[in-house]
Order: sequence, then structure tokens, then C-alpha cells
Amino acid sequence: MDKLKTRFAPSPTGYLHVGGARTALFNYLLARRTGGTFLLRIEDTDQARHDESAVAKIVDDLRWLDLDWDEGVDVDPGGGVVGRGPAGPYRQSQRLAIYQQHVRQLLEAGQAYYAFETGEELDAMRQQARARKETFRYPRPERFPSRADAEEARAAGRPVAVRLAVPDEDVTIHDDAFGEVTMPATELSDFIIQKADRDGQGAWPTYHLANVVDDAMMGVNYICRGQEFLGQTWRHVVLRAALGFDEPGYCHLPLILDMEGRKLSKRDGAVEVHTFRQMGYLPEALVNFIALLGWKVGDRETYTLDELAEAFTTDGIGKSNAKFDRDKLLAFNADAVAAAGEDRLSAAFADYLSLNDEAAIPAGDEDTLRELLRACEGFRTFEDIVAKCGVLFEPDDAFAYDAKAVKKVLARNDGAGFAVLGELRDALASCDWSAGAIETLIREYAASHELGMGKVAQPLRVAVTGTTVSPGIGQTLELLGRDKTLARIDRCLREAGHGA
RNA sequence: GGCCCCAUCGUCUAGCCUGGUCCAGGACACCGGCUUUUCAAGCCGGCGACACGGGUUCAAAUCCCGUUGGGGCCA
Repeated sequence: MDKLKTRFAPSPTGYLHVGGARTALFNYLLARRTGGTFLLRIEDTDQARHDESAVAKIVDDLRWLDLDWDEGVDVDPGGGVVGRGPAGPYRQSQRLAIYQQHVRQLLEAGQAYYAFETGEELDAMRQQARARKETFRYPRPERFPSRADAEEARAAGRPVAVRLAVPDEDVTIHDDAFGEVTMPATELSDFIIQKADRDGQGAWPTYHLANVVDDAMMGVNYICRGQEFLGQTWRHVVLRAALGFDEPGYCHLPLILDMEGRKLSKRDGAVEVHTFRQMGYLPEALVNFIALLGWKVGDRETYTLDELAEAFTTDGIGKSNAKFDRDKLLAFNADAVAAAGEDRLSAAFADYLSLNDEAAIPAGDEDTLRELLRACEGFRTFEDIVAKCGVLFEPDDAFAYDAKAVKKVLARNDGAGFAVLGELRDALASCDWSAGAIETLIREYAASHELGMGKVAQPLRVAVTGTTVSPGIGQTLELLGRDKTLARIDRCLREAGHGA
């Protein structure tokens, strides 16, 4: 297989989106699989939507996913954005002169021409085309305006854009996912490659021109991106031909939709990689899940990143759009958690806690983190651990008692639960403090009183956590420590038991 | 509106290219049960789909045409 040079070329508008993450992943896999190169470029030619802080965010999320790139934009330890590699700069805003030069070349060759319409005029033309039930096609002038004409128009306050003279031929795209897709010549139009210079700072290229020029100059020979670009690819094919660039391979990916079949939006839940990180997901679960959105081989579902890099080919890419099912992602995360070793989990857990400092659990205490991990075996996200064990780290007199739990477990049957608490308190005050010893103590107590474990463990659990849910009772108490356990039992007897 | 693309369980999909082995397989979700110190996890079982209509063929989820539906681009 040929070595592929692929790229991920996001616009810096915010955090990395799961759709973008999948595009990045597939490009990464293609490069790894073929022993090629993966490049990161920032496409910031849309000044209006530009968010400078987004570059670092995207880099950070890509790193978290473990999708490393060989060349392109990066962030140095000090937080500055830098470029790495021989084909820089890797930010389009720093390459304007390059685009202008290519536009000039096309202009001189008669393959592009100046156009002076305003936005309003163009809108009117589009509306007319629509009224005729036709695709809008820009009416190419018989004779292309000269440079002098352009100057004159500029002086008269008209916008001066540059359009490509598109050959009157059908364009067929050879796509590795969708096959041959032909755009009829009658649907093609002379499109803008350089926008009007609005502020005298120099003319900016359109997305199409910058994208095509960069891919060619950076040696990208395989383009894998979302299907929303398929309908635009003819522009790139035509532009490349005009510029004399080689044809790259193409592979468009089916879209990722929300559960309603609409474009994935923030409205219906998390869509950003960073959000999942913050919600306690593992990157390998996200990677595994996202890989399966539009790609699959046989019935296999579980892959590590390395396994994906080995197994990934464009043959497995489907054509129909996929819905982003968070329930399934959750299940994948649970599997990834079960498969991860404790070292991996404790590091990831610490990362999670550092992003959630309101969680009460100290991120720095690795021994405690490991104990929590063990105590909560079977958890699905780190959020589960906080929900289950967070109360153990709160002040003994601050957490709330759930009224229903108190009633059901402690007060019922004339306060049988309180009675158990009172008897166990003293035994607990003097036994060995380990999960095993505590559990043995409780088990023996239960047996000697002919009670089920539930009748003993639950009152204790409610007394020390205020709820009916926590890790195994022995582990819960061990984690808490003897002093806090006794303090909480006392508080419970004093406060909650008051009315019993 | 024009053009392009897509169409298997609620969801992700396998199968489709090379028609019969498919009264359609897996996973998630859901429902029921087991596991009784809770929750999560785990184990066992269940429900559940070839969008519709025409062809082609001895035979179609698989090939062809149309319809409908969905998505994308033009914006």
C-alpha cells in the first residue's frame, strides 16, 4: 500500500467536536496504517468565526485522544502556537502571500478573472435562478476584465473578487467510500477563489483555494473528510487541474447525526471531546466508539488505537449517516474501564479530578484514588465514583441524610436499624480497621442476631453516607476511617434518630 | 428550488459487490430472571428490522426501475 500523507485541517472555532475527532482519527489511522504522515493544519481564513484560544484546545484534545501527528501546528510548553515540519507555516492566516501568488498565476493564464458584483446583486441573481428552477451559474463575461478594470472598480467602491473559469465538462470524483460521483457540467459555476479585499490588508483566499493550495504544497495525497464536502469536491478537482496539481485520493465520511437525525448540535448533550473528558470518559473508549461510527469490519467491536491502525481500511467505511448514541458510548466506556489497568485508571482519574475540582475528592492522593477505583469496581465513568463516594470526603456534619433512606432502613420496625447501629458502634470502635475485618465483624454480628446482611449493612451505610448507595460496606468504612465512621454514626443517632 | 448522496431491529451495524447456506447475525438500549450488603457491573433469557411498489430470476435483504423518506451542498 502506498504511504499516505493525510491531514486534519480544522477551523479554530472552539473545542474539538466528535465529528472532527472522527475525521482526525481516520486520517491518523490511514497514515499509520500505510506508514505515512499525518499532518495538522489550522484553517483560519474565516476571520469572523475565528477563536484564537481554540488552537490550543484542539491540540490538547487531540493529544488526549492520543492521536499524534508528525507535522504541522503544535503548542509549545509555554502555551505558544508553533509550527513543526518542512512545509510551514501551517496556519492559513500566515500564508496569504502564497494564495495571492497562485491567484495571480491563474489570472495571468486566463483561467480566472475579476468579478465586481456586490452581495446583494449576487443574491438577486441567485433568486432569479431559483425562480427558474435552475442551479445558479455565474454568467462568465465574454471578455475578462483587465487589471485596470479591476483598479477602476475598486476605486469606484465595488468589491473585487476573483473567480475561476470552470471548464464546461462533467466532473467525476473517484471516492473510496462513495465510488464514482459525477457532477454534471450544467451544475457547475465559476466560483470565487479570492474574496474582495475589504480593509486594504490584502486579499484573502476562499476556503476552496487555500485548502487546495495547501494540500498540494504540503504533499497531502489523500483527503479524508466529512461528506458535507462531497458536493464541493468538484471545485477542488477543477482548481487542482487549473493549478497543475496531482489528483489526491478522496474518501468522504458519512455524517454523524444526533438521535433525532439532525445535525449533531450542542443542544441535545455533549458533542465536544473535552466535555467527555470532563464527564469522566476514557479517551480509548471515545476513540473506539467513534471509529465505529461509519466504519466496521465483520462483527468485531472492540479495538485499541493500535489495533485500529492495523485493521483500518477504507473498505469498511459505510455510506449512510450514523446517529450518535450516547448510551452505547457509555457502554463502551464501561468496557474500556474494565479493560484498563489500575495505573492507567488512576492517572486518568486524577486527570478527571483536576478538571472537576468541585468534586471534593483530592486529585493528588494516589493511594486514595486507587482504593476508590477498587472499591467502585464496575463503574462506568469517573463521575460514577464521585456520585458514589464523594460524600465520604465531605465534612462529617455537613452531608445530608436522605429522608426516605432513613425511614426505610433505620426507622422502620420501631427503629430496628438504629438499634443495630448502637450495638455495632462499640464493636467498631475497637476492631481492626480493614475492609476484611470490618466485614467479618458485621457478618458475625448478623449471624449471631439471625439477621440478613442487608439488615446490618444498610443501616451502617445510611448512617455514614446518608444514602443507601455506596461501595461494599467494609470498603466504605475503611475508606472513611474509624474516627469519621464513629463520628457519623454518633451524628446519625443524635440527629436522624431523634424522632425514632 | 436545483444538484449530489443514502435507505437492514429504537440505535450502531454484519450480510449485499460474487442472488439460494438469512423465516436475517452481533452489539447498545429495552423487558424478565439470577446474583440477595445497596448501586453499577456480571450471568441467563426475551422483544425487535430487510421503507414501499414494480420488475429480472426456478430463487432477491442481495440485481434493475420507480415512489416515499432522510441527509448534504448551492447559502
